[in-house]
Amino acid sequence: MQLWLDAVIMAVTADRPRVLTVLRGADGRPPAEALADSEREPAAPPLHGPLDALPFGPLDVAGDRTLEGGLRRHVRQQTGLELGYVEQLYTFGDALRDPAQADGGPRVVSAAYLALVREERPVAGDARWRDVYAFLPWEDHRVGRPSILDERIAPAATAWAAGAQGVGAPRPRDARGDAMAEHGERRERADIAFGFGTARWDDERVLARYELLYELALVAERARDDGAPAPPMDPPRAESLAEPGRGRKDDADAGRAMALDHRRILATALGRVRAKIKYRPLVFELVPPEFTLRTLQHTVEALAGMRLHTPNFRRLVDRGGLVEGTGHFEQATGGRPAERFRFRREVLRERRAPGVGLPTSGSARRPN
Amino acid sequence: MQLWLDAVIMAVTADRPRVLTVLRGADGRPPAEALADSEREPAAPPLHGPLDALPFGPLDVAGDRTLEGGLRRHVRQQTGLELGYVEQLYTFGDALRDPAQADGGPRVVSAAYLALVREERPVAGDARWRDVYAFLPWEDHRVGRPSILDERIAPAATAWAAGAQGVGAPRPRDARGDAMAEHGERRERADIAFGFGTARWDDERVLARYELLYELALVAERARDDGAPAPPMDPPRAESLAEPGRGRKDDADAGRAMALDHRRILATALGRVRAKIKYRPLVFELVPPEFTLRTLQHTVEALAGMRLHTPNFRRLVDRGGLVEGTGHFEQATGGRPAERFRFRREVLRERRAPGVGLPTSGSARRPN
DNA sequence: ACGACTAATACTCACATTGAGGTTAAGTGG
DNA sequence: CCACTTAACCTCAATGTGAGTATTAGTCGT
Repeated sequence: MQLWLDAVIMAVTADRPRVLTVLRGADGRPPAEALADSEREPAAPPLHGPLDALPFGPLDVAGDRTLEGGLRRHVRQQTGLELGYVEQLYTFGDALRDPAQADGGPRVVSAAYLALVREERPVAGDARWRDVYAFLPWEDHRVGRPSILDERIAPAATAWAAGAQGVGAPRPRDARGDAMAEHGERRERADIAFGFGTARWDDERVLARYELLYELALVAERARDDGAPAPPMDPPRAESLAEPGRGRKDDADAGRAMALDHRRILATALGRVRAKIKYRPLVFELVPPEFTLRTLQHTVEALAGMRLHTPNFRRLVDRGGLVEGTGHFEQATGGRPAERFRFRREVLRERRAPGVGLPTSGSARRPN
Repeated sequence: MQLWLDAVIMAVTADRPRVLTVLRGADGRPPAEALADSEREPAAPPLHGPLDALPFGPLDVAGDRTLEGGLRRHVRQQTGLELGYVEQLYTFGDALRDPAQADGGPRVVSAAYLALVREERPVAGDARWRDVYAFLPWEDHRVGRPSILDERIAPAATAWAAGAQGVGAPRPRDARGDAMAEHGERRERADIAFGFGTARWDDERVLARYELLYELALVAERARDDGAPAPPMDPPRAESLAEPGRGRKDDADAGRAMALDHRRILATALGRVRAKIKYRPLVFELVPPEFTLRTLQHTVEALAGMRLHTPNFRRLVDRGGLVEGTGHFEQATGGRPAERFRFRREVLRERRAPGVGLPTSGSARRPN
């Protein structure tokens, strides 16, 4: 058995959440020629070719005293980055995660970690920063609800719910109407995950959404894992990241694929960040030591994928004791100069859950 | 490398949080004679002898398709229990966790899981239910702040903070006064963990408190791991559980030890439960399908280790849509009959964080 | 210099939530 | 039938939250 250590390294740059990736084959193996191939034929549908992967590597049972230490080592070696804030995310151990295992390869279990940094230098090797929402485009609601939700996902979910047979373990219920119950459960699950019907969009259910899309076969990984020839969606365009992307255009597809189950891990990480930012002062790992409230708000908004009411955000963070003014002012780019603030470490003693609470009702996105 | 699967199986019975344990040596090895020994000499200080351990076992890389499946299998085999609600807790991989590893044994990583059940039959083999607060007595504040906090822990913490040298990694600060800064950090850490000084008691910081007690050498595991001869505390009394325990008497010692690092895992589990109960309807895994609001409240109080304001709890849970009346009534034991309620599953669709929120300020324990 | 524009900050207000207290209702046991 | 016990209900003040509006202090263009 082998233990792999996977790193989801996130930053927020220019109001976009970013993740550090390396290039790997779909099976996770590092083909030396991967980089070169990718540069030569960027238009080839990258289903099995070089894909974005999270930095990862095996635990060195002799050398690594701690799992986190081993993770830092791998990240250092693969990307040249020295991590600061790191926390454990989840340990993935399903036998079917890795196609190679089906061929009798060794059993692999992955311990995934989340790290928050500030984006720096165009890091070493084949490491590069990617927009998180290139992989999870349905998660960004800052300029409105992405059209893919109602145009492509909703119909697919409806068909999936309607097509429910009495398959799977029937619940201990009345024998009559098992299919109906199954139908209702599927409908309910989709509604809750994506905020269809009367249900509200919950920014934290990132993993539930990805898993449902996998089940609906709307993400490329599903086709790949099934060994199917073509994905039931537009192949992710190799350089959609480079284009600024006008409005909701990028939503047309179900996001860029990643190697192995790394996109699922990324979804887990985003969900964790969105949840934890509300009760722990995580944001401050992502902004410089001194920052304007605008920067802070935009950073939170980038992660949450929704916009906030500015005066309320200020009240929360300032009156709530999370930050204090420094007396220094930003030279404005076209408006009143903003004061720079710093994190008040003392808040950890005073407040129980010192986070930047997003609207609890979930509906309180800023009218836009 | 070997992956172990550890199970923290919790229940709440007679208003006491319980955990399912098996008997093992301090090194985790299952001595066949452990049970017999324990029965014969219950007074022997159980530092290396048979100790309470969490049910655990290795992942079967060939047979277990999922980690959770492997866990359920081990629990079934060792305790005869079929688990319901299960979630992953944390993966522990430090090289020094297991004394055996120091002797060149194989590297062991443990994936710990939390399961919530209703306590049943006096389960199979050497499995038995134990009070959680026998291991973590400083966590139960239902009948007041445990005296051990201010009588034994506070002085030890003060000495520890005062004795801070400039050891450890000095922070990037002014060179002058590193020892002072270190002192302040230790003081701050202890204050926040235990609610000393102006800091408030935070029920969720269970792990932080256990780790600090380990550092203060107030728990027996520390002495054991150091290879020291005697623990700097009263040896845990073997049958303190059997005694009803009058008032705060049990707080005199720093709790019963467990095998390996299982007490740390238990602390992690309790912290997780306390946090999650506030935003997920976990409690309902611990009570029968129909229950009185009194039972529900006592169950929450048992886990949180603090008492709640009854009318407010009722308002939260009833008006908040978490439960609905059944029209059935409990035959009273000496008072007005209470209606039995059931969990309203629909709440998952309606509310974003359907938990039984404890007082957010933390100070709102019921005046007692 | 001045007015349009932009961004930062301040103020207001209705409403929901929360912590804490008291009051009434419906049983049991002497 | 009266004392006691527990359930269920109601009230109230304080605080927090969502949302809208106003003022301040700069930049930029003419």
